Amino acid sequence: MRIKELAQQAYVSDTAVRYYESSGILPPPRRLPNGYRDYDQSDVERLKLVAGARSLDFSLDDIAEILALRDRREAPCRTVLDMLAQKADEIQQRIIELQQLEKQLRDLHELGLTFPTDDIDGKNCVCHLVSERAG
Amino acid sequence: MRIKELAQQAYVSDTAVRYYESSGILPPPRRLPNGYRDYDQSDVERLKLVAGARSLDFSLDDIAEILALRDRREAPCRTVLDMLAQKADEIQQRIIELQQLEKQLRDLHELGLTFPTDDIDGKNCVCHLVSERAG
DNA sequence: TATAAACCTTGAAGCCACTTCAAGGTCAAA
DNA sequence: TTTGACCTTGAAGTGGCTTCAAGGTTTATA
Repeated sequence: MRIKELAQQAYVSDTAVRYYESSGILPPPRRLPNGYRDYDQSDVERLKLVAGARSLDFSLDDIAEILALRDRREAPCRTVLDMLAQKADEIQQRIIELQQLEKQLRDLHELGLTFPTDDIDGKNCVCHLVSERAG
Repeated sequence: MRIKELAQQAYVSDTAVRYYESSGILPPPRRLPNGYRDYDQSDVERLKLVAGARSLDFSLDDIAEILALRDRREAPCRTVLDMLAQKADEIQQRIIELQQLEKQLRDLHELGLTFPTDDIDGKNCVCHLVSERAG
């Protein structure tokens, strides 16, 4: 199959497939006589793993590590399990940070509403609150 | 004052200050006879506003918009208030997405634990779960 | 006085995971 | 025969910086 059909089976763009090849995540495929890339079912499986892992926010480096194990005929399951747990912890931490940020934004908005909105340079202004967040 | 002192007063790096200048957020400063950049208190105020807004995750484009109002002697407070509310909503939405992602990661991890960890290509493997997340 | 240490300058490249653009070549249907 | 959908490559753009390379300047110390 050609690149577009491969890409559609994994729900990614064909430019992304070319990018994965250029970054070494996908091997250079066979070519048809006219120079078009020619893929088979094993390429679909590999790309689906890449797409599934990317949709879980794994980096291409992480994915390369998983694929390298498989390519050496070592089962990557244990590594993948560890990565899932670690990524979940990272996301959890990121959520906490964003919750704090959201609270700061809402607090600033609420406080800002109590100030006049025609102060340009003075301290009597929501902009000044933003400036003085230093630390 | 020179660039490092300016940067320290706003808790940013001096390379970031140069970057802000190159992107038009900060105007080109006066120069000392030896060519070093020379800043004053108004530069500190401007940079603090930039740093405060960046710490709230505003883009440099957003910040440029705020500064453009101020530079035209129009009070940016109303715009800033609107941006605060909108940014808070964006963060809230992002938190929801990350919570869904975290749940998917934890669910996959839990389910993956029930599979053997020595399957390389077959369907009896957490990797296969990752591959089949398509959609 | 030599020299090291701390500061400053510029321009270019690197980061991440792509997308977009430019400038073509290939192939099937109407 | 021409339109349109597909394919190719290489380069540049995205955001907000940091890092690197290769210097010049100034202050403190030995």
